[in-house]
Amino acid sequence: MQDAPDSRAFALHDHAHCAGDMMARAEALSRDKGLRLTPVRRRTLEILLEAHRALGAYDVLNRLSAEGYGNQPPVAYRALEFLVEQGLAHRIRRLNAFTACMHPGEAHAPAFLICRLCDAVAEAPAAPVRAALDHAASDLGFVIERSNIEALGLCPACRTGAAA
Amino acid sequence: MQDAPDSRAFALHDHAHCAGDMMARAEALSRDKGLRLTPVRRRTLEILLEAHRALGAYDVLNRLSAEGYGNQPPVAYRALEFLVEQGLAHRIRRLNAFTACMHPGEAHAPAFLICRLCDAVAEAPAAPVRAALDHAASDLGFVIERSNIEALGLCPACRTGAAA
DNA sequence: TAATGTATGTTACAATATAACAAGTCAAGA
DNA sequence: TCTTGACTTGTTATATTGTAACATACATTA
Repeated sequence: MQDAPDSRAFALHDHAHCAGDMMARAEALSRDKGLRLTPVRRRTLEILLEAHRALGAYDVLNRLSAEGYGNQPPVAYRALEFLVEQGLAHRIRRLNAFTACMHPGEAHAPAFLICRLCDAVAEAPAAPVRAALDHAASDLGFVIERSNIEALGLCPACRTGAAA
Repeated sequence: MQDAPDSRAFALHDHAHCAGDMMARAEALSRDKGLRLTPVRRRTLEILLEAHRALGAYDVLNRLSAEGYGNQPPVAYRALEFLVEQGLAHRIRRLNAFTACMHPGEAHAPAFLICRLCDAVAEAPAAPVRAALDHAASDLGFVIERSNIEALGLCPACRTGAAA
């Protein structure tokens, strides 16, 4: 299921708090599922949360290596892959980038709204979208396992700015 | 708007005919819009239609260069970009690949169903999906200009095969 | 502690994509 | 006809993104 529209998506908010909250959720999730949220993985998630926007794998890698973690691509890719598999992060294919999940632990099929001016990425509630997609697929006898739903356009701030 | 579910998507069909039909539509579209469907562009579209599956830019490039067209990446990328912009082809970001559009000229927001076993790609009717996505976006004040809706899973043939 | 599974470090490279500029083509108006 | 301007193609070079493969280290448990 999906939350109600997330007012934080394109709005100011207490970011330090939301990041801390996400980390706490990630810890709890790892404990519950017996996963190993190792230093590299934890730090990678923190980096995504701190950036609060989509980061390329090499952006993440640069920050990791600046802090003494491995400085070769596989280090970043493996940590990011782990986070994505565990639902703690998402891959935005349109941007070749990754972003922290804002609803970890809740089953959800996110849709990403990408502003083409300010590059902000919002994770929109997409349960109805996913339902429509499942329906279209089942008409063709296709069974969906994973999906990427991404949209490019203008966020509220840039829309009013651009209209001026 | 969108066609009814396309029975050709995962089914056998008269491919030579459907490809010829698509080319005819592309020609008509180019005439109407005053576009220049040059040899490279035309041949690129034919290559996509002949392959009848998603091709990487370098796959397209190899075929183009084997036929005496330019053999440098920009040649393929430019032709593909042209086709995508004109709605004659689509980019499948999940696969870093391109596929011919099966409904050129009709405004549509396609969803792609990608079989993880046989790599078949079907273009599913997605008007309801797009409507749900627009609705979710407008709740956040976001205006969608373009979207990529891609799903990974099992096509009918591979599903029955895999279940055996 | 030995055995096993998992995670990380590292080298090397593969695959995908674009910037920048030169040269060619074409159509419309002077 | 000529030339001008917009567009298309050719080409060089390089940037960006992503993985294969193998060695090493760490953790858990028999």
